[in-house]
Amino acid sequence: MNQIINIIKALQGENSTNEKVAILKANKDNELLKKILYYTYNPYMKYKITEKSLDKMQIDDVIIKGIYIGDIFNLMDELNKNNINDYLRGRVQMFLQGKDKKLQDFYKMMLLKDLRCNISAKTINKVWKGLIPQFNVMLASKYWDSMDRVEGKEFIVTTKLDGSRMVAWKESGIFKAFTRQGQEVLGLAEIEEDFINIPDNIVLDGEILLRNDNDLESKDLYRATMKEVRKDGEKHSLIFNVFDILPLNEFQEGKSKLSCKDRKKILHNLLNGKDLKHIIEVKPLYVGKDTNKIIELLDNAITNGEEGVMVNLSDAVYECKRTKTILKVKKFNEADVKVIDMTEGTGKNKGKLGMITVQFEHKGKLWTTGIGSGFSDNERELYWNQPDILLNKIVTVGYFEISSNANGGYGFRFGTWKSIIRDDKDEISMY
DNA sequence: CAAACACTCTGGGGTTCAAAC
DNA sequence: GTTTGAACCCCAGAATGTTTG
Repeated sequence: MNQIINIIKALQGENSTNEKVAILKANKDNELLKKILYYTYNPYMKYKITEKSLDKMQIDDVIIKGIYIGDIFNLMDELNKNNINDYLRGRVQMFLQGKDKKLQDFYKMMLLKDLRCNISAKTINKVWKGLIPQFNVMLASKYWDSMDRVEGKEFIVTTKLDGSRMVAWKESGIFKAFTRQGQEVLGLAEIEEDFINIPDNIVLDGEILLRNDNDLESKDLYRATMKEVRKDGEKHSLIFNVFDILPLNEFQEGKSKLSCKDRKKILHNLLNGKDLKHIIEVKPLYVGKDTNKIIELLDNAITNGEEGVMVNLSDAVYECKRTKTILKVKKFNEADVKVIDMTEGTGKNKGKLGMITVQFEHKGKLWTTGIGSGFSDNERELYWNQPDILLNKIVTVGYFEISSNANGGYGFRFGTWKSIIRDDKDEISMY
């Protein structure tokens, strides 16, 4: 185990990712290293331990009676298979106690699924192909950052739906559905029924949303959808809004052969005219080269209470990664809010600012929400060391929408720091 | 050599479920 | 019955090394 710790230390001390790969390659035959990386970085193995809960354990202060029989892998298997509880937390303490600090820290990092050496599944899989299971779907980039990508090219505009991403297919007649992160979605009998009409080994990619029986606004429908999607057991009234299609083998290889335009045509022909109750096609709103149409359709979408639109380049193939051949077009809002608190960050932000808590006004009342995204490293350091620069000041921040929660409260969804301190005013305002 | 890409890290609101209180 | 912790939906954005044109 000491040898492994030295290898990880070497990785920590190396900035170059090519060098990290070289270090791992030099140890390719080290089965223990391979096993440790597998247990640490496999996204489907969950140990339900966080830094906070580990800190609470205070290993050396509380001596637990008993000795853990087994190694770290036995412990991790035990945690992975069961729901976490105080008995299992006690088992973790039992395992860690008595071991020297170096070893304890290493085992803790394993349990936290992060060896803190800036590597992840992608880097590990460059050395051991397929060791860490990965699941990738095509992801869009932001239109505002890549507007030049569509100039002079033909594109297809569709509605952007605010629900939960899902890919689904049938293999040997068996229906399977997965979220964006590769979590299997169960309890979809209604959608499965419609798959009688879909041949085997064809992947449908889309967004599931609750059927909008109550004519909810987009953000309320999103919340209602999440309630249904995230609960166990049979899910009801979910509609699979499909926007893409490709053969299963091409999806698994990570790239389609056909262009977006051809795929949308095939999708239309497959779904059109069939009596489907829980699968619908996301239909093109516009096909052409006129970029003015994008803004026009975005405005329409916002007027209709929708999230925005997607711009798909007509000749682009499907790729299982983030790409600039699909662009999302959304409108963000800004507000002047008051900074009332600051919280220290974690990990590389320890000793620096993590987030600010701000006060905003909504429906005639004051609410608070956290803003943690958008700060540069320098800002995090400066504001943490000199809090008076921000505390009690009015700042302009961005957000997508005001979200409501089950307790009747409100917050900012996708709130971001914009580096704007309003020294000219001391009033909160939304605009 | 600059620009684009790839990869990793950290931050948010909100929901469910199970365990703890 | 209520609160808390963990996982996972939705993400945004910064930083930095690597590859491309």
